[in-house]
Amino acid sequence: MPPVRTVPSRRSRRLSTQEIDDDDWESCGDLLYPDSDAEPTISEPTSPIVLPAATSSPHTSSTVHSTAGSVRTSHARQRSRDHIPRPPNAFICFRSDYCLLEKQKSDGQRDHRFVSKDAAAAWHQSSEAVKTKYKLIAREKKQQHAQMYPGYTYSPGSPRGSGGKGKKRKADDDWDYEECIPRSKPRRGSRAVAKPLRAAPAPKSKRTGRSTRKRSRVVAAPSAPSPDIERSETPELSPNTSVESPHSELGTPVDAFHPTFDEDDFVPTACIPHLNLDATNENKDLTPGEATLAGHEVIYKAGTSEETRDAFPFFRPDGTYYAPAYYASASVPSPIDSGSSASAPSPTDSSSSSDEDTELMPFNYKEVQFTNPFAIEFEDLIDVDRLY
DNA sequence: CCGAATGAAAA
DNA sequence: TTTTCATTCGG
Repeated sequence: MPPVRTVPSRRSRRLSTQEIDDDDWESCGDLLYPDSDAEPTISEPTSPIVLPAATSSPHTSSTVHSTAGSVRTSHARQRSRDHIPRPPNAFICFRSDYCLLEKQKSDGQRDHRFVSKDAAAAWHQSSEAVKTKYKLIAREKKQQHAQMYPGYTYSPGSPRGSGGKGKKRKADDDWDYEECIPRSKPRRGSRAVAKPLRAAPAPKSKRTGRSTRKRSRVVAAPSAPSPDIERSETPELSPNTSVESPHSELGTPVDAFHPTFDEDDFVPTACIPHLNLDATNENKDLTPGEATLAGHEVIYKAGTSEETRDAFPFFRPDGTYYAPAYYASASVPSPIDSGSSASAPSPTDSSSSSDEDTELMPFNYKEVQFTNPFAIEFEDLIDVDRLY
């Protein structure tokens, strides 16, 4: 593999699927998500895309990428051949999962502008646990990216060609706290404001200077090691070949929120679960940065499935990291730090002969509960007697 | 190519 | 503070 380097390019036409060679695809590794499949329609049983093991979302898996036959759709933004994409942030990861799951459940193709809106609503409604999960996933992606492209520096193109007239980004304060749903938040200038999505194509014109935009590129990575090395060290997920939903019960966006409400629905306040804000978190001081569950203890409802439990990362009081199955198999390094060797062995080693909570209950966690509010009956949620 | 979202990173 | 771009795919 040649020294990693990207070149600004003109995007005069889009690549057809055949124009992407395998090397191209390989170079992206699992940092690009396969744009579904070549066929314009529905997902397929015969897709070459390897879905992650049942217990993992695509983002927790270290090897979710296409096999040789995979192609990206023509909808992929055209970039220069060696363009290195940015690592996805937490929301993008979340959205991808959301998208994937949604596609799974409904064959109808959705306008992704709506998908984005729904995903954002789900994101805002998500528990801190879920958000934390995706933050960790994003962090892992970022680390992989750094290893794969040492020396990479994000260098966004100049604002809209040249002249000032860049897109203004609205302050992110337009939030409907009453209803807990995001208002339309035009972030890229007035053009996007309240434009009816189905409306006739607005006069497009303008933006002819767009093609001259600069692309991100790597700033000189003279001795970039072959990414393949690193990737080969990443263990495949265990041969759990069951082909169910790649998503855990709670760790996924769709399960948490999508099925419950329609597109334009908002979540009634009454349906928002009560968080136990009084719960103490003994580990609080030991979970630096974002790698915390936001000060909330995560407690399981009795009978919570193993999958759900595994969706969370935990920290021991001594600061060691308890990697749930997902993260362990995805070889996610301890978010706590890198120096300390001690990533504690996963308690899941106990082979879980029983499904008792106590078997897998992470260490000193009191029994509190934070479950996917929409996955169970609301009455079940407030089983106070059981909790305290 | 645009847009719809949020967030990281750079200018 | 403001801008791009990461993902996704119908329009």
